[in-house]
Amino acid sequence: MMSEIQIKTASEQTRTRLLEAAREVFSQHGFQGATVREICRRAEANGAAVNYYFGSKDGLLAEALNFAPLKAMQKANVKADECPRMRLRLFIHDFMLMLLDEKNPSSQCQIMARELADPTPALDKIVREAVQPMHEFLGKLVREIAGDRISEAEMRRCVYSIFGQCLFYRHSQPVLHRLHPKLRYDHKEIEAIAEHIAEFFLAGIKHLAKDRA
Amino acid sequence: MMSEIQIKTASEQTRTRLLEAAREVFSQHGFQGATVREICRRAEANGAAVNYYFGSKDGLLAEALNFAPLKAMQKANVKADECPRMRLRLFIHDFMLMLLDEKNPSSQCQIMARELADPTPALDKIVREAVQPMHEFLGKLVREIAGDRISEAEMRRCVYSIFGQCLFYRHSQPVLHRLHPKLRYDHKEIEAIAEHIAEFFLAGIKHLAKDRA
DNA sequence: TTTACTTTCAAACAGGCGTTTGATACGCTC
DNA sequence: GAGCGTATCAAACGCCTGTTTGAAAGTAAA
Repeated sequence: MMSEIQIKTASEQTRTRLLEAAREVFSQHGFQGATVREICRRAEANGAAVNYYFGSKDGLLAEALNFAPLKAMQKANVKADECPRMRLRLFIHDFMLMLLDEKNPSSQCQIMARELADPTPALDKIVREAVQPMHEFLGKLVREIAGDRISEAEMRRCVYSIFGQCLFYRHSQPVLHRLHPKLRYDHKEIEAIAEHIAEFFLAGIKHLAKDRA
Repeated sequence: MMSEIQIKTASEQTRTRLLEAAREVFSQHGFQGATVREICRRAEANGAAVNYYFGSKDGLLAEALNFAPLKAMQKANVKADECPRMRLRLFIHDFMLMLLDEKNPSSQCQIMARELADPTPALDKIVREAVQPMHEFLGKLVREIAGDRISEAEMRRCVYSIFGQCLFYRHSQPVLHRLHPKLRYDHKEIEAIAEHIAEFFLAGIKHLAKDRA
């Protein structure tokens, strides 16, 4: 072997640069809005590189997606071994960081959030491997908090309430920026948002469970 | 005059057909996803008709937008002369109907909801004439319920919580349909959703105001 | 150096897009 | 019916898109 294991060949470097550029551009402009030429330009690669390495723009998106950070988050949440309420707070906090923190390397989540709204060839994979498990995860957490005093449909709506509030801050960013141009999503602001959502939700579910008791 | 006031000329009919088709296609595919050719096909008009009547695709969107139903909703809400909590329920209910009910003629709201996520030449107008007033409207309502026990930032987040939960059902429709293919948004389901959001929210704001009292 | 293979490149391709054009048909006034 | 402004039409334009092509450059083993 010419190179040690950890040293990448020139080819592997190009591949990696393409994936990184793709994640940037996809999360900024969405799948449709992103162009192969822009991705190649940022990766300093030739315009044909995407098709050479990934077969197509669709293939590039499929490989650019990475569900590991989401799964790691869920794993860490279970491991935390806190009470269900505390774990819910933790989940919302970590999720908001993934969605809003620009310094966060897992922009994967931002790509996915973008694709939720309008279907992409990769949406089926996203739903199967990321959304569905996450809904089930949150569903269990809600059950642990509310017990069996709420119906299945109500539990689903509880999960939707959480995701809805969280995703709003990402989906509506263009609007929110027009309404409050000076507002920045630094860590302090993100934590305040996460706390608001968690507090709100816990109060709501308490109320709901009380009614049905 | 050849025609009575309420009888439209052939030209006006074409214009109207174009606007109706545009609202359909825009709300289904978004502004970017919609094509002028498809709109003309549905309106049974020539491909050049859009530019003839509206100058451009942008111009067509601008004229297709109609904020009247939203304003009428707010007006009716004030007129209802109910207690703030009841008015909030009413608002959420009406808003969800606009967002989800396919039979509802005001698909305008669905177009706007689509555009919130990724900027369009018309987004500035939408924010100025529809989103901003609605946020202010809801902000006042939240204040009436919570009093001055919550900060300005908290009030904003309360408004976001409502919009987030409502818009989720529209923005995430492609995903939700994959998770629960059999679920249909009939009037009964929409009312259940609206009630859930309202109950949840009122419990949350009660909790928040209590903390700060 | 020769050989075979991989990677890069500029250029072109095919298709869809919004838009423009110039001719044709229509509706109205005189 | 002549004349004129409006409305419709098929066709084409120019641009951008993802993708393909075939040659050139690079790489590594024999």
